[in-house]
Amino acid sequence: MGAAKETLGEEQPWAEVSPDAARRLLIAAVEAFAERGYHATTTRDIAGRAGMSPAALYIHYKTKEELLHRISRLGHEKALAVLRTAADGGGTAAERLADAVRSFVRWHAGHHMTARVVQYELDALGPEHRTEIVALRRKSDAAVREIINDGVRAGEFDVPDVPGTTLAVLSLCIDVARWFNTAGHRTPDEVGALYADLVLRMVGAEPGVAGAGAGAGVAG
Amino acid sequence: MGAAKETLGEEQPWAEVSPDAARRLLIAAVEAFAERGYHATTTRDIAGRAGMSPAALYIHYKTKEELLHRISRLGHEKALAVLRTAADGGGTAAERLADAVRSFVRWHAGHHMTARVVQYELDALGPEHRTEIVALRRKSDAAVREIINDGVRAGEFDVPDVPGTTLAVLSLCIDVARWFNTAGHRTPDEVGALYADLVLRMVGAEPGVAGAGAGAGVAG
DNA sequence: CACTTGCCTAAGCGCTTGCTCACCCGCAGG
DNA sequence: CCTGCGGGTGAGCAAGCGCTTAGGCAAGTG
Repeated sequence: MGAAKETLGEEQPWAEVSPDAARRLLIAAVEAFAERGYHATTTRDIAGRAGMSPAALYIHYKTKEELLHRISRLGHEKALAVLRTAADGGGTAAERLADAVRSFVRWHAGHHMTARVVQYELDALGPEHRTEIVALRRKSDAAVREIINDGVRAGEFDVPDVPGTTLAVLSLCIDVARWFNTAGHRTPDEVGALYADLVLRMVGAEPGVAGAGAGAGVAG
Repeated sequence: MGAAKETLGEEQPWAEVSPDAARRLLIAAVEAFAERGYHATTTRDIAGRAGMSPAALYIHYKTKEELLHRISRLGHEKALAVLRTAADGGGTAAERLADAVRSFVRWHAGHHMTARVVQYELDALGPEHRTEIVALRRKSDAAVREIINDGVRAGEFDVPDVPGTTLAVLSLCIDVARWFNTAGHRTPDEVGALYADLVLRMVGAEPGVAGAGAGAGVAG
């Protein structure tokens, strides 16, 4: 019952980071940044969590900011991939929107530590890194807006303000990273299902048109 | 056109803070915390923005954390007051919910600097101050949940999961503080109207039941 | 064996941080 | 005039910060 330590869901996804010491440092940084924020986290803290001396960090990363950049980029790429998989899947616009919201929310809840860093520590990045990440965000926005536009064109949705509604839908999903595991005892799957339903209502889709639809895991 | 510097809407609300120097410091702190975050803001920066020497801050506030606490408490109290005014107003549940969301969102957009600090710098508070603020938050949650429960009882709303939907509604409103004036050219009134409509859809209210409803200003 | 290479540490440098302290100034009361 | 007092400053302290440097140690290669 309840959310497991996330470690199970968090240790495999960073498999692309090597060598092993660099990955351990990155995981330690994700935890520290998520708990206390980037600026309140010291390099000594990160190294300590990874079981290393402070200097070890600088063998694998040039600066503390580079660590945040790596986390932010990888995290955004994964979240975007999850979104696009659903967006490019088959089915009606309602089905695709429900699928997108369900998996996007599931990712944010299941990886809420990573998601929190990715979504809320953006301002701590340097200017160039920041603009790079903002570009990735715009792609997420475009993916959602496209589905909603499709639904409007097909007559499935009733949406007076498409950009505004797109913004609200994404905002709703992203904010999951802030409150998840701070507020309650829901599983990522439950939150994903609830939010998919709420979003279908927001766009005025016919009730029950894309209701159930399980789906595999949280994905990497 | 567009959002004025917020200064107009921000300088009067802090009228309850005295003496004048203490208020200037507090306003400077709100700006700095909102722009860069609590931990990235230095006491020298705050004092500088207020046109004072670094030491002047400690005449009016014991610590930097006390400044954040003051901002957080006053901000939460104001936001809660705005919410309750709408919640305790007359009318159907749909009307009250729309009113609550509209004014709550309008406050978050109109005072987005204060709101950002209030909503996103909570973890920077010390333990006791933090729990005090969390208690205020629960009251906001209760206010919204009560309206939704009323609507369900009256048969106005169709809400399978009341706690979950309450959480989502508040989450949606709060996140306005994150993206407002970073994303676009909407006025607080426009965002409030859009969000009130979206929330009515989320709870399955009859369309057009609490549609227009202007309302005065953003309130203090 | 000697020598290189990759990973890691102990020590610490230069700087900034939150905060303090001794002192100063304008002004009201006597 | 002097005195006291609330509000202000300049200088600076102790601590902690991000990051560097010199060196150690185990494994791989001739």
